[in-house]
Amino acid sequence: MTIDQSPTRADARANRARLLAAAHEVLRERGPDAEMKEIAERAGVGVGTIYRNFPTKDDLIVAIVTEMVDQIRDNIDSASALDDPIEAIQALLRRGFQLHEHFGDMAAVLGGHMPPACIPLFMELNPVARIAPLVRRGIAAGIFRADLDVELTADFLASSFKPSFFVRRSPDERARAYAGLFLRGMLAHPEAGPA
Amino acid sequence: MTIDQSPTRADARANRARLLAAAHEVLRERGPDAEMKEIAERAGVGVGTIYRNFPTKDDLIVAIVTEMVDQIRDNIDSASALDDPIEAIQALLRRGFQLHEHFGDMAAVLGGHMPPACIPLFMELNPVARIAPLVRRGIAAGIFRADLDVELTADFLASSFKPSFFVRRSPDERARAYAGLFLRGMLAHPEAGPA
Amino acid sequence: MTIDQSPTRADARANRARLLAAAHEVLRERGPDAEMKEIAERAGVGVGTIYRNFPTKDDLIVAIVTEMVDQIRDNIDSASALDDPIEAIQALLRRGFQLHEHFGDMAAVLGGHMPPACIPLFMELNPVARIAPLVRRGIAAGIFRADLDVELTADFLASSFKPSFFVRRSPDERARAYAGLFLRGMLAHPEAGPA
Amino acid sequence: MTIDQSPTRADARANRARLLAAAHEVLRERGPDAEMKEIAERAGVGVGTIYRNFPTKDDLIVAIVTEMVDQIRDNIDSASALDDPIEAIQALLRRGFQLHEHFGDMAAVLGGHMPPACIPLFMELNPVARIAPLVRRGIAAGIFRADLDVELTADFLASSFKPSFFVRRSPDERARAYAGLFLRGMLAHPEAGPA
DNA sequence: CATGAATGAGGTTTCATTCAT
DNA sequence: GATGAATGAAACCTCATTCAT
Repeated sequence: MTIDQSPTRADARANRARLLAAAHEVLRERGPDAEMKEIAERAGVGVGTIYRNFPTKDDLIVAIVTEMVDQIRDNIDSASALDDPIEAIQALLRRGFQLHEHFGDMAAVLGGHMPPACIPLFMELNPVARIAPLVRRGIAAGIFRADLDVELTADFLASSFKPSFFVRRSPDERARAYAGLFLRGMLAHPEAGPA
Repeated sequence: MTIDQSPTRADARANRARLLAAAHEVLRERGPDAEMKEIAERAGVGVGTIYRNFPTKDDLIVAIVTEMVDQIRDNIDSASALDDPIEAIQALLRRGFQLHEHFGDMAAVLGGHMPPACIPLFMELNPVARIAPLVRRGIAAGIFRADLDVELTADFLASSFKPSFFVRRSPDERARAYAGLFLRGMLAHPEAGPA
Repeated sequence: MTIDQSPTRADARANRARLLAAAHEVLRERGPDAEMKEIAERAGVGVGTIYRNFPTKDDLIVAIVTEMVDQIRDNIDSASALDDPIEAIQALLRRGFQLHEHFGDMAAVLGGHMPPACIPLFMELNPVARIAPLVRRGIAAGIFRADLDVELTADFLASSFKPSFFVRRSPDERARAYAGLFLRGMLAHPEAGPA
Repeated sequence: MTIDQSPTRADARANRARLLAAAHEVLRERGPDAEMKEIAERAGVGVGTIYRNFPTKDDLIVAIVTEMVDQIRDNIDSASALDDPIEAIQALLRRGFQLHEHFGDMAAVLGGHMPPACIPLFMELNPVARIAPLVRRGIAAGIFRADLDVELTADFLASSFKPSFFVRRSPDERARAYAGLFLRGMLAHPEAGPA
């Protein structure tokens, strides 16, 4: 009675989470034209309840994108914190494919209808600039090839967790195969590379 | 130098091409929710003219996707026709990025609103199955690593011409960098790889 | 070369007739929402040709209605010219059902979308006023019941050639049955009525 | 005196009734091309409310036709339940003209644009088959002429409540006059007919 | 505070009419 | 004069958003 003043507050937070989860699901399934009514049904509430939590459909989308951007940033940052550049790249890809599995191709989902408020989020995320130091560090350590185009390599890493056309494999399998392919291509001495 | 059947026909055929081009443009810019009115304005015709040529908005989209799928198939097939697997992969990527430049990320643009008629098109395209023989041939020739996961490698090649987050580079630059990265990763003897 | 100055004139008249016939057909089949394009196809001409002959869709409809109204008037007038009121009624009905067979239920076809120019046509036709004298004459001759409501009887005669719900019989059969029913009801001495 | 489930339901149900009434009115006035917007305005609601209650314009029309068909069936059935065939015919006509007054000439209004879903309604109504027994019963009782064409007579009864061209009289007046005309024609012994 | 019926702007589509060929 | 492709106003319908219950 002292710590949590109103039980309503907890309810409200739970509600918001349920809403975000439902919206996330429906947006993945139906794309950006998903109807608010279907999201409400999936969440087991009335449409009015969504509008109490998110004044606008765009606000709801922005909330999901924010969550995704936060996790992408966390992924890059915690991978960059690893000492070994090779392990860093492997971790980056592994978690990247997991995130892709979770969020689906949000960029695709929002194809053409990106709420304006999302743009600063991506600007601030700036995955290329955020990944580039990791690549440079590997070059400086003599582990990656010196002739890498750092920017394009970072861009490649940033955009590699993308949907595949037809193959259905787990994120980890895909991450391992990708690493085997282009991480090897990054190495200065491939013959001494990772298994 | 043969004369066209009727004078009107020439106009109409030109119109259809202008319409496809305009629709292509507007869809890339505005996504699948692009308005027919804007497409009509861009093409310099009235909306009715669109509907004379394409009974439905979806039909218009399908026409564009058909064009794209045809060119992707041509790209894979003519790359596969090259003798040298390395050159084949390079050609595949080079043209792939050009196509991506031209069509934008149509898959993303149509995110969530893929007209049903498009599904068989992609089913028939089946890029993974179409690219896999090229990879197998390279392995058999001892040029690619024997331990490649053929399916995932083909999938990777198929989905590599994808949008980048922020970097603006020409398709050819991107193709060269990509080849440098993962084509090298495919080689059985990277030290003897392509320049 | 002296009588018919321009052969075009004859062509044009034939064209106009073909157009009217085609419009008549299509209107009967498709109702008032029949498309000008379909009428043109049925007539074997382009839409432009219709518009050369009839500036407006309504004008085309008015032309058909005019034809119909003229024939209804002819029917009433020539039936009224017969000496025997009983024969007159029989003739009226017989031809009435034939006209109905030919024109279909134009009133129904135009349901709700009667071109304004048709109203004076029907005003001038005024079938009730035009039939009433025939009824009065029969009463005066002691052949029809003296207590007939002349106006309603005339109205009944005027509106009796109407579509049936389901029965498919020839106009003449229907006319004979109708006469057997209500003509008999009109007689002052039914036992001496028509077979 | 039982309380309605939810307060909203009462509103919604009232709305549906108001919508049907408004649609009925406007359709009678403007025909099948009446605009949904005008119906909405007449009912004092937004167009969306119509579409919440009737997914399609055709569904709205079908609802009205269903109501009409139900009442026509009720009319025939309850008239058929009367013992005296003469009274039965009189009742049939009286109510028939009332219904015609109420519904207008829906068949005509829908002329050419009958929603497909209405066809089974009329098939099932089958007024000729439904009225025929009444006629046969009167013949068997020696009240109606033995030489009546039962089918055409039933058809005549079914289609007699039709719009008049110009006369404006009350439904009851018209029913009385019609009965005087052709009911008399149906009798085996007209001289002993109804007052 | 939750609900879901109501709203109505805005999108897709149709079709009478025009006009270049 | 004939043709039919082009036009665009206007109709149907959808769905984000509001608000009475």
